[in-house]
Amino acid sequence: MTGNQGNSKKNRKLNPVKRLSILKAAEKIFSRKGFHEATVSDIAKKANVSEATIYEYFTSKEELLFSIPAEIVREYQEKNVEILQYVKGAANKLRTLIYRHLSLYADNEDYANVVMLILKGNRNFLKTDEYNVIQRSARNTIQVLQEGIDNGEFRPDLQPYLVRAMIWGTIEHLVTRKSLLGKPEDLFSMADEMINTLFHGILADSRNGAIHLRVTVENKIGPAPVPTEHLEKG
Amino acid sequence: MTGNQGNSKKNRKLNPVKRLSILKAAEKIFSRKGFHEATVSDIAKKANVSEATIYEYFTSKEELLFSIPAEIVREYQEKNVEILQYVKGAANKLRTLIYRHLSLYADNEDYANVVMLILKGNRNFLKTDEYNVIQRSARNTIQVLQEGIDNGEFRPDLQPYLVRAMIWGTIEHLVTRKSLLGKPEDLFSMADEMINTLFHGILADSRNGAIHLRVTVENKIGPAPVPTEHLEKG
Amino acid sequence: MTGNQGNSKKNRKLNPVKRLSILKAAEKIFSRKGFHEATVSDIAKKANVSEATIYEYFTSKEELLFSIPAEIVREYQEKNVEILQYVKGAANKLRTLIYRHLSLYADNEDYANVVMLILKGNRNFLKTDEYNVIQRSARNTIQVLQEGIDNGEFRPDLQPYLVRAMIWGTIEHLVTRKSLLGKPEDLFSMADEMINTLFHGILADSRNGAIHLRVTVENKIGPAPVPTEHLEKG
Amino acid sequence: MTGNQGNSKKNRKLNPVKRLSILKAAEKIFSRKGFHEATVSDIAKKANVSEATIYEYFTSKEELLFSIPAEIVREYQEKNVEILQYVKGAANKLRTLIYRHLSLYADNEDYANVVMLILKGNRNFLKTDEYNVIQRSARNTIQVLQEGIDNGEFRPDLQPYLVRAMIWGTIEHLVTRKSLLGKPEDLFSMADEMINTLFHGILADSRNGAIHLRVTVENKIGPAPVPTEHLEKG
DNA sequence: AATGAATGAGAGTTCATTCAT
DNA sequence: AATGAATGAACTCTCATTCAT
Repeated sequence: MTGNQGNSKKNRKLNPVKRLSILKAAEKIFSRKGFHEATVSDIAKKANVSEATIYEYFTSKEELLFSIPAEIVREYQEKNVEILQYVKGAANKLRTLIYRHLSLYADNEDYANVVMLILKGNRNFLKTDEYNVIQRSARNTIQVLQEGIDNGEFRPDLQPYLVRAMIWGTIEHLVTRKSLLGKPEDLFSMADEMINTLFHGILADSRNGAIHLRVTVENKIGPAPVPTEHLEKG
Repeated sequence: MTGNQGNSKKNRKLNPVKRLSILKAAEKIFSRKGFHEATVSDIAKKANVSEATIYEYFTSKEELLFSIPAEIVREYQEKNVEILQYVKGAANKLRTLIYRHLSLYADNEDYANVVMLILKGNRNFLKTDEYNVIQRSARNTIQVLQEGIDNGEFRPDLQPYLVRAMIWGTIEHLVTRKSLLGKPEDLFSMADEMINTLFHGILADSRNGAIHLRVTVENKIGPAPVPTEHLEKG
Repeated sequence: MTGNQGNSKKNRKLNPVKRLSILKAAEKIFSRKGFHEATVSDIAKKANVSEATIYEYFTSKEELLFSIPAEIVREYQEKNVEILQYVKGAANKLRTLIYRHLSLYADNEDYANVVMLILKGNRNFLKTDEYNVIQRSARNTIQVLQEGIDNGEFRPDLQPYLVRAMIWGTIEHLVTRKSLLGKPEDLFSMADEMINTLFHGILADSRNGAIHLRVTVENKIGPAPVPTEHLEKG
Repeated sequence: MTGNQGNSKKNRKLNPVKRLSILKAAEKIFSRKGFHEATVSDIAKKANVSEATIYEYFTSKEELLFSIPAEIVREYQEKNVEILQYVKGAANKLRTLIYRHLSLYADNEDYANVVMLILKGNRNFLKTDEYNVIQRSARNTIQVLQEGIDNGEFRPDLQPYLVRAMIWGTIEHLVTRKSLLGKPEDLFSMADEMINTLFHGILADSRNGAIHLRVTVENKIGPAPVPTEHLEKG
């Protein structure tokens, strides 16, 4: 059931276009039916190839499933790296990553379903090469968080792994709900408030609400905290 | 495959103890193998009954799966309501809920696996009565958040549904990682920092972090407080 | 492909009559079509059971094949032992064994086909428990040969294993030809001459052949035939 | 599956060297894996050609199998005819044939496996042209036997077909055992004793045991049979 | 002449589920 | 109430074979 990861057989590329069309068909079918309910025959029909052809390109139904993210995630990750070069400040970078993470799923509904409903619960997937690409993407977030800590943008006592868990957890939760219930019609609408809520917690210099409190609570003589511009939005 | 929800057949009482032992066996088997990889025969063996007997108590393998949470969630939820009576303040209540939510999974590893790896991705489960119990539990959180908004503990512009998504998402993410990778050895160790991070963002009046700061600042007249060492850990 | 020998699963006997009828059906189908050309579906149809039922009784198609000889050989072997008690003299015993060996195949055509055309070339069969029963039967022949050597009926320099190879080889050759070509219409008709030819070689005191010779020799007065060079060896 | 015998397609010559290398590869693979377990792909790999190329030279996997003996048997048979010219006496000729028959298999292990384990049980092979070559070789034996009968070397009442069955059966039995069990390490070591045993039975003039008998049975005036030297052994 | 690529056609096997006892 | 036994219904995967190039 687990066995061969990586590319099939002799790693022959065969026809890359056909390969991709099989992957797209699989994504669609898996997305709709789930892994076990989907049959290879379904996928073959959708891709306009024979079942046997699918096995030319992938060694098993499971490998086919696991191969779905590779392309999209690699592309996503590369673009992330590229974009982050032009963004200044850890906070802005983090915001960027969150936006992109959300839109990755928002823009690829079938992909979102496959990841959230199927792959996330699959133990074998973790042993996959493909999974590493995703992990690498995770490191991005950690690095940005660390950068923010180092340059004073974020609380110095921040636990990057926990914060990443919060970010990813929130996103996954939202995307999963969308997959299952169609609920947050627009995933994007959540992004700003999510970032806002998150930032109030992780910014070392919490210009927003947090500042008041300090002063307020202190009951000392001193200037009232001035709300910063980004609060105007909320 | 979907079909019958609710209890089996004529809802005959049969032997409730045996019913429970089947459920426990199923929980363990599903937890280890996943839904499709687990066989009714596996479960029957573990429960020391015949396969046919399982069908006396449950109409299908899927109904058996869906029946697993009912008991535990109902109990959890009832206790929540009870406990919250004695907790004062929305923030404290929320903290309580988060602790309890985490310990629900931490204390029931098999249950956690079943929920995170199997049920969360199952579309049919949403149509289930059992699912409602969980939803009701979700409402708890919303109510507490609203309460906090109303009494000024939380930001007035808070979006309760989003915050709940953040809380649940974070918890689910952590629990899932634990299920799959065994990573956060102790789920509880994350609770405080999670709450801390969350609170800094959602409290209109952030008593927590601020309080510490006050002390620091106290000794000074003038400049903004400089983060001290005790903040590092929370 | 090899794996489980011995009885299936929990060695449950289930319905022994049905088991036997499956075996008989398999024997017939395998006999006609060969192993790979025969399908489990063919056998199921012939036995009036479902394919799944076959897998209740046997773990695989191959185990089903290997289970065919057990019954018949065991029975054959037991009867051999019983009969030999009443036969006096190694030569007579050997003759008896040869007759019975031939009739085993002559009386069970399908069985003969399965053994000669399928099992004989199957490497996995050798690892089987069932194969041991056949081996035990082979020991009979060896014992009788040894007995004949010991009591002076057979040449003292006889090599029992070779002689057994000759006997079995001859029988198998004849049976195989019959299976494939239908050629020796009556296998039995060969028995006497085979035994006769064999005995002239292995009897220290060859009562048989001599009779013919007598006639030939009778007319001549003269020297005994001169051994030719090739005899020197023996 | 049966269908086309004879050479492939248009009997185009193609490259005879490549043809042979395919045959050799097939022999090796079939020998190791058996017919059904071997794949055309296996053979193609071993022969360093593509699968499709194999189908240029042979119409089917089965025809490929059936083509294996042709070469070797034809060669064997021609040499037999040649050699027999120089051998005098039917007994010597028969001995020669037996030696050669055994060494045919002893010297070509893969070929032996293919013939004994695969072809011997294959009904379709009988309908093949290739099979005729083998049959012709069988006629050799019959002719020699007949020659021996006619010139008084062998018993006049000998049944050539039975004797050939004994010879071939014995050889095949030994070779098969060697193929499956590796048992008679040296097939040749059996030849002499086999011939010896055989000759004592089929020689009109059996000098050994048989001689005495003649006298004894005859009840004529003459010396009692004297046990010959080889009896001293026992 | 040679082959990369595609596929038709099945086959064995597994399991959830049923039902007579 | 409990179950032994039976089975219907699929599904994944394999491979010999073909064909366009």
